[in-house]
Amino acid sequence: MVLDKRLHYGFNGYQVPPMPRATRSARRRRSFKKKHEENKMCAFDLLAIVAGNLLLDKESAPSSSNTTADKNQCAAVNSNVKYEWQDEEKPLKVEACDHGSAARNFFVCGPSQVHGQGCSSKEPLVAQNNLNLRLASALTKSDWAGRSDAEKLGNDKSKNDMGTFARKVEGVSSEYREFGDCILEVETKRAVKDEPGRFGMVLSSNVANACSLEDPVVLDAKPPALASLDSSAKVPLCRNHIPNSSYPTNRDDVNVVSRDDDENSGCSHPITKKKFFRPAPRIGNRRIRKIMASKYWKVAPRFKDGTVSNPDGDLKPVFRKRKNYYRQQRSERLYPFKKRKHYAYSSPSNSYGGMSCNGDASGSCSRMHGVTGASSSFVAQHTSLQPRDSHGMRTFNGGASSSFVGQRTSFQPRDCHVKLRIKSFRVPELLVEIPESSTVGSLKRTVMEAVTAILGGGLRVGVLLQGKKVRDDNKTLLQTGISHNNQLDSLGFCLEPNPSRKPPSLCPGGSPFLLQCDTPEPLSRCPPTADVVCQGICTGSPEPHVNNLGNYIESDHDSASSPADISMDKSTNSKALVAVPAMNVEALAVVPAHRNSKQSEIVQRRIRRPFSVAEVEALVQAVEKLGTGRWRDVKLRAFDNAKHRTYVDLKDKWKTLVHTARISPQQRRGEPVPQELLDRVLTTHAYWSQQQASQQLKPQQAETCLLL
DNA sequence: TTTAGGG
DNA sequence: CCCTAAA
Repeated sequence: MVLDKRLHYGFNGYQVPPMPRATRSARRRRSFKKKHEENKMCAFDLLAIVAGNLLLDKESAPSSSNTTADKNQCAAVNSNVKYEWQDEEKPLKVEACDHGSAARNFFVCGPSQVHGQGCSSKEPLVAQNNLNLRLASALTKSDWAGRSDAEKLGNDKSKNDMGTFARKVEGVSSEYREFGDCILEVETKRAVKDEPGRFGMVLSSNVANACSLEDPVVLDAKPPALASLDSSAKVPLCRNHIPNSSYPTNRDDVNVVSRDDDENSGCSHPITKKKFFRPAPRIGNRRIRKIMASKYWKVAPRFKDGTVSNPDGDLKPVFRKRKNYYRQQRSERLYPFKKRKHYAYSSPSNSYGGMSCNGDASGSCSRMHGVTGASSSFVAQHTSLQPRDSHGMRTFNGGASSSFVGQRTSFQPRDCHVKLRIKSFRVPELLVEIPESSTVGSLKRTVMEAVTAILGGGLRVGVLLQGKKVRDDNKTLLQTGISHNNQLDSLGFCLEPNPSRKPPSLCPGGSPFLLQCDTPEPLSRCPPTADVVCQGICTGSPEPHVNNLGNYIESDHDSASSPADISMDKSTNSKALVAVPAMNVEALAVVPAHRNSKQSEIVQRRIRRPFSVAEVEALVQAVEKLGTGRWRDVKLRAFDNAKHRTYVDLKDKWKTLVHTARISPQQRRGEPVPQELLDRVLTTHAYWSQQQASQQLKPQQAETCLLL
């Protein structure tokens, strides 16, 4: 266990160390990984702590005007603040230095490479698998409320240098978290190969599973040590009854002693130290101690006793961008890192009630229940935070999303259920051979039978957490860590043949519907299927590969699939599979997208799905009614249950329809659209174009009249 | 988030 | 179908 952790705060303050060659052995990799897992937790805690301190100390926090004019110069210009913690057993030292800028420019940097190593031995390791994390903006609630519209606007990321910068970089995602009285906007960014350390290297738990497949150890009692700001966000929740202090003061039960003194913390640059901690040094100090106690040190013990007590993940970030119908739609597309969607399928409250508390943590457990009661007022707080000016800060607008509120209010303190939802399973690759002369109907049957051949042998559901198989069926979800939000994010299910029944033969001599493997060529293509299906029952555990998982789990209907899968989609609809009662979860089970895996670095193109005539008909009809500028309405009206058709798709389709209608029938391709429909397209298009034109004309006319 | 339009 | 500026 690494005891001396040094985390450096500072923009660009950290360069990712390449993994030493020697670390490439599996064993060393694991230890390397473990070590940095811990560092990662620290990084998150510290980010929260520092952010919180900065924010609570409004007077000292520089105004937002102090942005990073020169991003390269703001690194570590000011001071170092050192903290020390002490575990029951071991001391922890953390060093933090900041560049003395506004909170929004504050970066937490820590050792990286937590999951970097070994993710793929073929790829460069440097910076490849690291995340940057950055506090994009942060304000106190009251500060926020007191801001003028212009200032609010100034806080809009689009107006902010750094924000713009971040936005321009691939893979940046942001989330809002409440931290004490503050709203933090935390941006995480997966490092891109070409620009290592651009933001300073930081680890994010969000991608902890990114490379977890690389090391498919059976998950045992030890849940992945994940930490994220979620944990920090939790703290404020406990404190609603203490108006102006951000932290619960009743945390003295924690066995953590801060050896750090705010006034003499070994800070080499008193100025900054004072700056950050002057107004509430005691609070700040205590907070640190507490956070570390509640979070970090609670994590550590469970390494040894195997008891999972994780009160952290259940508190979701309070500020969410508006979630509505289209969020889901949007998220169905493969946007690997632009936005993290883990909140989409996790319940914020799942571990409240049933949380197992051990030792001195019981106190915090009861507090957690208290949080429950406070949840409504909590929501209310945020509602009052809504900027009146919708233009002011769009990202905040509607932040207390209805979905969130709903989740909160509907949650049952006693019944601590993990709510999961499986969107779909994808059947592993399936090869089908069928004569050209066969009918479509027989093709369907063939595919169906092929599927049945695989699945019919009896199915078993496998659970993967962080890419690792959880094999102990007797563990509770809690023990496994599934009640943890972070875990939910990386929870996956897979279908496996039931070991108790002989799985249908897949390869040689297999079902007639499957590709005969005795032919030389296809033989080479067979193994993947066998591999996947056999995983979990084969004695020689196959090298689990990212791709395997990709075949296993698919929560996204829209994700591109191989042609063979297309037919699968229809024959294996998720309902049937969801019904598999093997799951010990009351609610349905979720398969979160596992797309932060390496795979997702390549943005997959959605599968092409030509519009059928019926769809065209529906589209035309809707557009006739609604016009050409209201694609959202068109979608809602005519394609509401066609999840794979976005309003952009509809708009595009209309565009091509118009084009198609204008060209000669000989030039048209694909399934022919009845001329009647095309005529309607042209008519409709002309009509609405004219409408639009006259709409635009009106104001002008009015203006002209006025001028005259 | 939605619209609009180029690619 | 993708991407993205602009609203």
